[in-house]
Amino acid sequence: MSTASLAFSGAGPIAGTTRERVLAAATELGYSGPNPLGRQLRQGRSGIVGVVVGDALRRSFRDPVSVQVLDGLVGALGELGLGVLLIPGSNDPSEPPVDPLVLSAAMDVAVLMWGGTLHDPVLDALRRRNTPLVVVEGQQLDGVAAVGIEDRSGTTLAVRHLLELGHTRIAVVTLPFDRTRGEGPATDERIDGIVYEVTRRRLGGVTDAGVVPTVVYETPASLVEHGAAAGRAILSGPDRPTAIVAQSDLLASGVVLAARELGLSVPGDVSVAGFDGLDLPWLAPDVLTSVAQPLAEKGAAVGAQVAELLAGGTPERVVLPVALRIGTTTGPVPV
Amino acid sequence: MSTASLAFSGAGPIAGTTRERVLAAATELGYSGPNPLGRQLRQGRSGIVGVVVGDALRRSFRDPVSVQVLDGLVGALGELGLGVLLIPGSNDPSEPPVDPLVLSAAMDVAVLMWGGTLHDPVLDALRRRNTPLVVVEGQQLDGVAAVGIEDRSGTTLAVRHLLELGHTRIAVVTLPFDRTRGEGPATDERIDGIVYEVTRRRLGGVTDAGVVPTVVYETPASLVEHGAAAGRAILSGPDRPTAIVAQSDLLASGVVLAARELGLSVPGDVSVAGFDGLDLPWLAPDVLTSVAQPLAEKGAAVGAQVAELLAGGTPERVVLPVALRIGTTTGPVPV
DNA sequence: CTTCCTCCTCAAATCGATTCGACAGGCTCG
DNA sequence: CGAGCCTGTCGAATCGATTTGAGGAGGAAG
Repeated sequence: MSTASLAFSGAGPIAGTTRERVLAAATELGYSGPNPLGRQLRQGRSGIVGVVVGDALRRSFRDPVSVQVLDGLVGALGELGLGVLLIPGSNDPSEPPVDPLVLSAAMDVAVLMWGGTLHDPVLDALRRRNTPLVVVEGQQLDGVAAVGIEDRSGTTLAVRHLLELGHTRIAVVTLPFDRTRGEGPATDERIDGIVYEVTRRRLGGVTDAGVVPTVVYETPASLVEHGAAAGRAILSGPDRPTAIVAQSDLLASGVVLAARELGLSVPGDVSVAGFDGLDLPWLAPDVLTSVAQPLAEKGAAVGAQVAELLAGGTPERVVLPVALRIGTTTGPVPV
Repeated sequence: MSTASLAFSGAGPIAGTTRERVLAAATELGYSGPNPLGRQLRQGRSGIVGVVVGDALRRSFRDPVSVQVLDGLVGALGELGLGVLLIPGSNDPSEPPVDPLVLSAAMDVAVLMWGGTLHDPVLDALRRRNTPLVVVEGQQLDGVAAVGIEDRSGTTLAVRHLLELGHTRIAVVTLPFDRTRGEGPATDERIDGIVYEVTRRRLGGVTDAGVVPTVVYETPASLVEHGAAAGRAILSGPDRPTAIVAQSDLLASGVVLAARELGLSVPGDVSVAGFDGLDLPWLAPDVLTSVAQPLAEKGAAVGAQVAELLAGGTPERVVLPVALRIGTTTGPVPV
């Protein structure tokens, strides 16, 4: 019945008495409101945004960065009446490269939280489905909306800060290079083959400051324990640097812990800088020197891109600003 | 066309040549596969499970416990071809108590991750919609599937462990009592008014061991900083206890940090026990004494309940076992 | 050669809400 | 008093895939 629809939506012209009559009848018949599936089919949109998270949820969500961006995104989409469908990225090489949801789930827009690389199976699948896309932290791709931050220049800021403090022997602890998730000092060839754009850009920021790192240490994920492992390796090896730049705060905090463990003073013996600007209460009393990025705003920016895509527009790439936040973990080079 | 459907699904009897012909025509016409909305309407199911997370995502996801359970759940549901729709719980009292998604999103089953209490607006709304429900860590409710753990007896195990070490003056740091999220030592009346079942059960486990806490300290959320605040208050006040039991590992680790900050030795001056059995690399070299719960299994158990509900069954309440894991943060009472 | 059977193809009904268009009734204004 | 308008109600078409059941073509057996 068409009148019933009006009664529930409340949209069209309908007399108060009729509406009440319909609602009463509905309760009597045990009808619990309109079926969303019918509405969705008719309107041609599901009200759902598929969000492809990095790899295993477990790992993604242990990263406060993803979580805070996701939080901002969910908030922004909630305002628009849109829901977030969680889609796991490919977990490990033995599994199929794309989750079945990517192929068959109903979604009006898809968001790639980890910056799909060129020739990415998930990205390709979504394009074949003609799903509008927003990519976070990825590279520029035609016809794909994107949100990023000033990765490269932000890193340069941090490195310049260390240079001003007199450091010259600087090591870098990086985010993963590619899906293989290697670990350890990277060769030049390996560096040339970096697939993940974030890693590449932030590394480029070091070069931009005119610094050649004593070592580029690759980690398999942005987690404290991997940062600690890297820190141990770098600080206990020969040829110890006086400063370490990590590509995330979680990695940087691991480095700080490793230094403490080795009896080294931070920043007396070694300075440490991170990236993200997180609040890390358990690092107290230290406060990490870090390049702060606006996480919730990033989520909100993605939400705005989604809205524009749904309105039929073609959003321009958004690049959000970052700021160097100087904490207690960087200081003058030891004499 | 009906044959087209068969061609894409591959299910029915169809000749190979015909299928190829259909697929070719589809590509030519720019048809990108069947529209999920049509299928969903026809089949009467969306393949989506709505997961209502605690409160703000930000807070929920900073809690590794929620994250790991969610990870297990997503994995289990993925096997069943089901997707997870993220639904924020009510964030703060000023906002409407239920997210619009609860009312209008398409979902075959809903999961309440935080144990809906009686008279909970979200729970009521979902029941009015006749949505099958699974409640995690909630109380028993008729017609609602539930998954829980041996909260109460697990806590008793930890307290007995402390008793055996000779402790008699034991303080408790708890999870939130209700949505108001108070903070500080709780009065008896306030304790009687606890709304969140988890908090109540774990507190009951202390009583079961025959212990009357020197103080029951309420925190607004299971986060390191709140644990640290509680630890500072309890340890720097008069009448210092020799042991502290926290209702989560995050809280417990905050207490350990506070003790270190105050120059107290753990477990020399004060013993600390937690709950959850998390891996906390940044607490090194300490390993928290804790009641370990099977987090991924919990998610998988919820997945199984969902499957049974979808098959038309009425799953029985599942209670998963816990185990006391003794670490380095508990020791004999100081002399 | 006829009949029956099997395998495939296709037309039509169905899921449930939205929405356009038509119509009826009451009202106002000329 | 009649024409036109406005409000409220209802019938019918539509979204797109699934699925049932009928029918046709081809092969095999009697």
